[in-house]
Amino acid sequence: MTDLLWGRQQPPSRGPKPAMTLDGIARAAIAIADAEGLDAVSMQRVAGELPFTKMALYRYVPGKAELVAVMTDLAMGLPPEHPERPWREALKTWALDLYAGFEMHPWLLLSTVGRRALGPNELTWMDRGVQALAGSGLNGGEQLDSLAVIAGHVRTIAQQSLTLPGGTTGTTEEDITATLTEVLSAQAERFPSLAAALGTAAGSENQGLEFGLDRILDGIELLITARKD
Amino acid sequence: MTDLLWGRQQPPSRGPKPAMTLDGIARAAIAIADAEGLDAVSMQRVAGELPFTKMALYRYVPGKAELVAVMTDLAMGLPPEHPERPWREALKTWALDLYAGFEMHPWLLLSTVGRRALGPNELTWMDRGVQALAGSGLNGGEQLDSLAVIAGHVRTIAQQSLTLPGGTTGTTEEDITATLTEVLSAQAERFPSLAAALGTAAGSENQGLEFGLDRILDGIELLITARKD
DNA sequence: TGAAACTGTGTCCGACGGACACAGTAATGT
DNA sequence: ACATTACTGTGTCCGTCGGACACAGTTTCA
Repeated sequence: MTDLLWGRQQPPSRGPKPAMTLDGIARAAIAIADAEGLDAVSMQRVAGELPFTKMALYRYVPGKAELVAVMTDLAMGLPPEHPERPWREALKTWALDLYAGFEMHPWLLLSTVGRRALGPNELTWMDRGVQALAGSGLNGGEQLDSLAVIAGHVRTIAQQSLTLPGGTTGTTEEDITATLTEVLSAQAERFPSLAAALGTAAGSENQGLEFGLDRILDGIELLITARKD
Repeated sequence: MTDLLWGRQQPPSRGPKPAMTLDGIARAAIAIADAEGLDAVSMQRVAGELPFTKMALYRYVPGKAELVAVMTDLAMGLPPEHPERPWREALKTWALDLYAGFEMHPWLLLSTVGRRALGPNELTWMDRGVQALAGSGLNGGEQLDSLAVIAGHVRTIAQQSLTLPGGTTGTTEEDITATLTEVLSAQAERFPSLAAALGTAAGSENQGLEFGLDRILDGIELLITARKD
């Protein structure tokens, strides 16, 4: 698994030249996932996009889980380059870049659940994020934990606001808020605080991302300045 | 779907009495998921635990997705009761209670991805959380967004530290950190900040949960006190 | 010029979710 | 009382999935 993700495979000396590449397979799979969701990615379907049969893919990938891992790291890509900035701005743009990645490939929300092997691109994202906090005075664990909070928040908001195409869970946001307000109006006495909060909540456009980020960064800043003294 | 979750089904007048209950089915499914992971929950398997056939379940549940939804809300349960406390402590114990829920049923991390219909228990959790911020001076949207940040962080940490039984993604934490340190020692120059951070990171026991929570709550407190002036 | 190693293919399997028709059962209307 | 109606649980069947395996064709090395 790790070998696959990190491209550690010595090319064999004998035998016919491979007609496909792992990269090409993963790209085909990514195209399917982007268009129709991760559930639409089956070995048959991927092979169908390429002029090969299903079983030929297994010469490049041990199984579907590994294919998804390769897809994931490839789709994540490298984080965009930015000029050097103070840690807070750097972290904020890092988070917005990450959100843009989820926006481009919503199925990443599904393929990155649970503990899994990390690929080079994903590790580069982490490195870039930690880099922003390198001179902050926080120790390594605190830097990693801070980054986890931010990445987790980006995930949360992406999960709330993005529509996964084709997924069985693909409920429209209007649909879900519609049933929510319906239930809440019918049983307002059962969820009084929630009903009140939803009542005074304006049509919150994606301000949830910014709001949470600012809170988190405020909290981190508080710790950093406290450390500096 | 919503009808199922909220128990809105009028009992039919004619015909044989149902031999099962939706609740019983969901409990059997939860037991399987707890022991062997969510992937082990198939209609066949659930029916096998009960003295009935697979197709009999479809008299109670339209499909597997709905079964998972019912399982999810049931396993989430109601949030524990706590005496009234200031908002910050209330939110913190709310978060710890939520984490305990994920600990008890790790598959909830998988079954609660993406937008989906919310059940009564889950809504009660939300209500309880918002309740803590009711008198804080934040408006409804801010209360909901704050809660989302906290819940998202709990999810993130749970995802990092909990092992999903039976899952294909079930890699051990030691295993994953082992390959991580192996890769980082081999290519330290490629991920300098990350390598440095991991170097100075002590064996971070689940302090990630507390750390992030404190940062987030600090950030929220900052906003609240700023509002109060 | 074999022999060895590798590629792509075809066939087969078990498990999955689910459609559908069927027999049995309980309440209803006449 | 009895037929009708509505419901329950069952058995059979289908398409799709991931994947094991044997096989034929192709390239390279001894």
